[in-house]
Amino acid sequence: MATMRPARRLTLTEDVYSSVQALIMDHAVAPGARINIDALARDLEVSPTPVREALARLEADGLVRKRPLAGYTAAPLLTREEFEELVEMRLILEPPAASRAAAVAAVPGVDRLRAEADLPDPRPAGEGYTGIAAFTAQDARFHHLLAELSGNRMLHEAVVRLRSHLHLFRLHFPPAHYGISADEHHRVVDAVAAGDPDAAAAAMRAHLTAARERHLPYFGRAS
Amino acid sequence: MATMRPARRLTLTEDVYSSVQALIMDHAVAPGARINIDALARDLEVSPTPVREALARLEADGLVRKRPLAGYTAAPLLTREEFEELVEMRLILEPPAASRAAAVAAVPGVDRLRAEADLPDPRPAGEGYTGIAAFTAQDARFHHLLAELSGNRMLHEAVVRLRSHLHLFRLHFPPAHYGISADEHHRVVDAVAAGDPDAAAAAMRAHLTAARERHLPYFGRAS
DNA sequence: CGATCGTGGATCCTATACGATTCGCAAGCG
DNA sequence: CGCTTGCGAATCGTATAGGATCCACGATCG
Repeated sequence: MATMRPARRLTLTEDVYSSVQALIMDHAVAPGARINIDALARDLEVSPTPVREALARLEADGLVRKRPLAGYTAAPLLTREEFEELVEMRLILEPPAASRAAAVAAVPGVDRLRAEADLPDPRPAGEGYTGIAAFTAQDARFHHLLAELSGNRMLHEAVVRLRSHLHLFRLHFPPAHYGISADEHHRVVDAVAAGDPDAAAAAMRAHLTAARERHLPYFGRAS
Repeated sequence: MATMRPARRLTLTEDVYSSVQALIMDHAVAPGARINIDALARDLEVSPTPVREALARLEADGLVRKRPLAGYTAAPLLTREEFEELVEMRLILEPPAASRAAAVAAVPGVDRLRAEADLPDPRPAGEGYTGIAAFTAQDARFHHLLAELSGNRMLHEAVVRLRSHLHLFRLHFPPAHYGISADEHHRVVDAVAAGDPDAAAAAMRAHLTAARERHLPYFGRAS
């Protein structure tokens, strides 16, 4: 009963990777803020090497930027233009994903999807944070699961890689519209369950377009 | 005129990253083969730290796999199933990219694209290697440039990230079909130059579908 | 003769120390 | 008073050393 350290998966690097990702999610590091490798290593109680390794992966993911000989910084927030590009990208990827998921139509997968969409409104009462985080996480799970059900691993990976929800989460927190979004999710699920590819793609397009309209006003200079 | 080292960009890590990528391209490391960090560091005459950092990035790119406490290995070749997924993915991404490029239709961009497509058949005579590599690189540049001309940075990045050509290059080398592929490229260019989004998307779909048929027989167990 | 266990080698993973480069701030000049 | 210039601190990048873990080979027991 010597080495009984609690967490510490197989590699420290993996741990650090998750930790930093969480730090960005929780706004512990502001967008654009510098990330000090040594300080981070001290806080996490590891040596700088695994921190460096984790940051290299995060850079490939686009979550941090690296200026040579100047250090790492947290990725900046999405500009309005980039947000438009993100929506366009999701409109390219996710309707085909929904379409293929409907074509494959494996029953247990559809059940999991419906279960995700059926989750009760996570909004507690008037909480600002936890409710939003839970909703965002649920929304992310729904979209990721649907992409997985498409049966195309590369498509799934591409959707996950966009990190749409991470970006949106960092942007702002529209406290309403939860129910509306859930309704739109259900329409997608119904089309997938019915095995109707075209309807599934259309429902997803409608959802993404509507979500775009819901988020746009929060960008200051509205259209 | 003291420090006049030739290569060595701003960071060693970037250098190592490119080097390892080239090693995989050139079949210097077989797919699935183990990659020894220390040996690689010795060969490149750097310390293991930047090698480790570069490998972390390459892992995020999917070019190498990391088994905890067991070392890195080069990514395995595409299976037939994964090849089909790759084609499906390209059919999702690249026709919309061509469509948008046609809609934007910036003249200098189109000129660059046509120049890329106009390059003479790089096949020397009966060479097995260099001609193929040059053709593959040219084909990659064409597709990447087209994605860039779409104006959507995320779409561009997604196309590049697929590394379709790297995978194809590692798979086999169909020594023919060069002229056919070039013709199909020209049809795409013409549609983009004409500012016809639908035609551009259709031409790209035709190209990808035809390329799929050209590559499929090389997979052994044909359909 | 086959399977299991112990040992040796190699490798990865982590920690620490040193040099190179950049950025911030204050002093000096125009 | 504003701009430039030089210095200093902080930080990154790199190299090296030590501890822990896993894989392979050979010996031993059933």
